[in-house]
Amino acid sequence: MQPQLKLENQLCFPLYAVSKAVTRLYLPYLTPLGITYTQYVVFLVLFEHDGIRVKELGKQLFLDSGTLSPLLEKLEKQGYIQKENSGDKRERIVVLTQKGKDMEAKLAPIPQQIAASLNLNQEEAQSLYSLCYKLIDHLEENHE
Amino acid sequence: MQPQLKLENQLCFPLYAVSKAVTRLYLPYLTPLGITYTQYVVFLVLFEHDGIRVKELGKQLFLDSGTLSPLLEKLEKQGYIQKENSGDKRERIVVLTQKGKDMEAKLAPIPQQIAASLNLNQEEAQSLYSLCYKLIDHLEENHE
DNA sequence: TGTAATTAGATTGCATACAATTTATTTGCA
DNA sequence: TGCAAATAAATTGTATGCAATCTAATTACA
Repeated sequence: MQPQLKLENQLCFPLYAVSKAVTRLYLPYLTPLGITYTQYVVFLVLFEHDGIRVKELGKQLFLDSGTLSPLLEKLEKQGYIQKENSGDKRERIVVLTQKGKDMEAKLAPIPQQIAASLNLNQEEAQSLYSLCYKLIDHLEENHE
Repeated sequence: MQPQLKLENQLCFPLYAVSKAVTRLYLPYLTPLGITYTQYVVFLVLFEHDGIRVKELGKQLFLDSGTLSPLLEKLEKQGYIQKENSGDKRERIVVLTQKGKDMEAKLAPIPQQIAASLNLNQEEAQSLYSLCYKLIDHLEENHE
């Protein structure tokens, strides 16, 4: 067969596979809390930017309203967030409830536990991180 | 807020984001051919291992039958593959039709075009590749 | 100022992902 | 040999992801 088509010669596949594998690592920590990985990263953004617009939330996470609308509805139904109006009536502001804010302490121990279960040293993790962001910055730049 | 919870301090997020961004790169090439990214990687495995068992296909791609069964059914309906019985009647063998084999020539130019649109040099791509597989091998080892 | 173009968010439709369950078959071993 | 345990694939149910469309509201500008 054409060697350039071999799975092992394509960068896309390890990126796809590692993303799924790392996401799966979070499940044992998130499932007991009743949230998913995507909901987890939404929480992370909200801890940093409470009162963010849905649009801006999507920009930070590279997700559109097709993904965020139903996800936020679930978080609202579970009492973690509320959606409020802003001056511009097209926009909705996402605000953490007290129950949502309480999630921060519950999620705080997770990153260290995840990092401990990866077999990368500090230098390797930094290198992987930088390479990913180099790609992301380049690719997202041409995307909007 | 707790600094370890910042999105920018977590390796998981760039992996998640870059995987989505790179997958999106394939769309302009795959959509005209009427296939998705996941179907693309299934084709790649089949070009290398025609007549593979569904189980083994899933092992190579880190996908289970819940994902593969409906996906293979679509490919069969489109005439790209056939599912045949093996000696063990629990197993199904996935075989490319001529139409499926013809796909190889159509997909062959894609990897080079993708590689050209990434802003990584050979060394960086190799480094990213190796780090991903180091993680994958470690994580999948504890998974089965 | 009035209307066309733009924008934010919701909705729709389709294709994954994946855990859990089900069904048919095969294996292992008492 | 007979039956419990294990296995492969399909099915079910839930949650993304994202393109395309829709609706309401705001902007821009002739």
